[in-house]
Amino acid sequence: MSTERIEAARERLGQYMVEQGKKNTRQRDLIVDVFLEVEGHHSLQELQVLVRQRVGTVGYATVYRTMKLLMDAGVAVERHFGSDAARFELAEFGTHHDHLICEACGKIVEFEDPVIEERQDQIARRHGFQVNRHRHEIYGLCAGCVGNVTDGA
Amino acid sequence: MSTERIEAARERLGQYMVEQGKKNTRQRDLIVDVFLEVEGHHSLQELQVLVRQRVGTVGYATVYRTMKLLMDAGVAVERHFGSDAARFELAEFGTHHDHLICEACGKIVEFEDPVIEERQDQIARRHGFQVNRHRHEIYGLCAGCVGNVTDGA
DNA sequence: GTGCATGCAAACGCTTTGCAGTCTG
DNA sequence: CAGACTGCAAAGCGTTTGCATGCAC
Repeated sequence: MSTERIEAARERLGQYMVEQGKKNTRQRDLIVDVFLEVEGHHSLQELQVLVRQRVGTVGYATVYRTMKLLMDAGVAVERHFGSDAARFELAEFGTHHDHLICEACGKIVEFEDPVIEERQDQIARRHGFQVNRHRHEIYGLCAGCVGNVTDGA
Repeated sequence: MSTERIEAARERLGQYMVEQGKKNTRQRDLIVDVFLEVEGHHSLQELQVLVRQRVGTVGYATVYRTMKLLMDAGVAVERHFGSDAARFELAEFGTHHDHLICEACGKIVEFEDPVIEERQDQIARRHGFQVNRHRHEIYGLCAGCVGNVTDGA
């Protein structure tokens, strides 16, 4: 994860905390650190486990509320792949990307494509839509799983 | 909704029913009829309401299991927009489409674009992925809502 | 008749919240 | 100190399922 993105996130969060009169607590700081430092797209469960690897005591509700806070601050984004639990990732500052998801091993690769973005805008325009956001996910098998998937396993 | 698509769906379902030794019941037939005839993307709740407008007695579980059956038969597809309840739509036979969703009025417009499809395949290939399926949703405001959205309302 | 289908109600899994106690600023 | 924050436990909500009864074939 690029350090600049993390720094940008911390900065934005810091501002938000001040503006909203939020407080820094041991748990909150910890969850934020873990979220920012661990790459990927993690569920609340996973985040809680990761946090607990560092200290022993953080409630699920606190993780939940902290991620909500991060979303309000515009630092985190919630995603739903399949019908699993929500996953969180660092918000995009200016940039944008979509996802390739391996249905066998769960691997998630990010991609972005200006051609598709452009094309989308055209389509929306043609239908009189004003685009706010979009979501584009490609599901399949990653290179490592293509050959050796017994499905059942 | 084009009659051919409905017919194709009925045919496929019929075959599946026979193959699997499934039975036709009053409720099941009714749910299937409603699902096939009512356009759009409906939730189980909505489908149950629609069915009950025709007769008085169909349990939620039956709607649930019937839609599951339709999915197994390859006649229905489940979709999740936002974090709402699942919505069902008639499966695509050969074709494929994606969605434009109005965040103000809930209107859903279907679209398809070969350029995007092609581009997707390229991207997947580049990452060593074998594509199974994808999902592409564009959220925004439809023509009717662009001007007069008070947001709060 | 046999066996799938139905409907109710309860179980589930994730998400969200009330509340009493704790801690930050 | 006041007001936020935490953790637990319980409530919500949509989704699934067990079971006794009913119906299609």
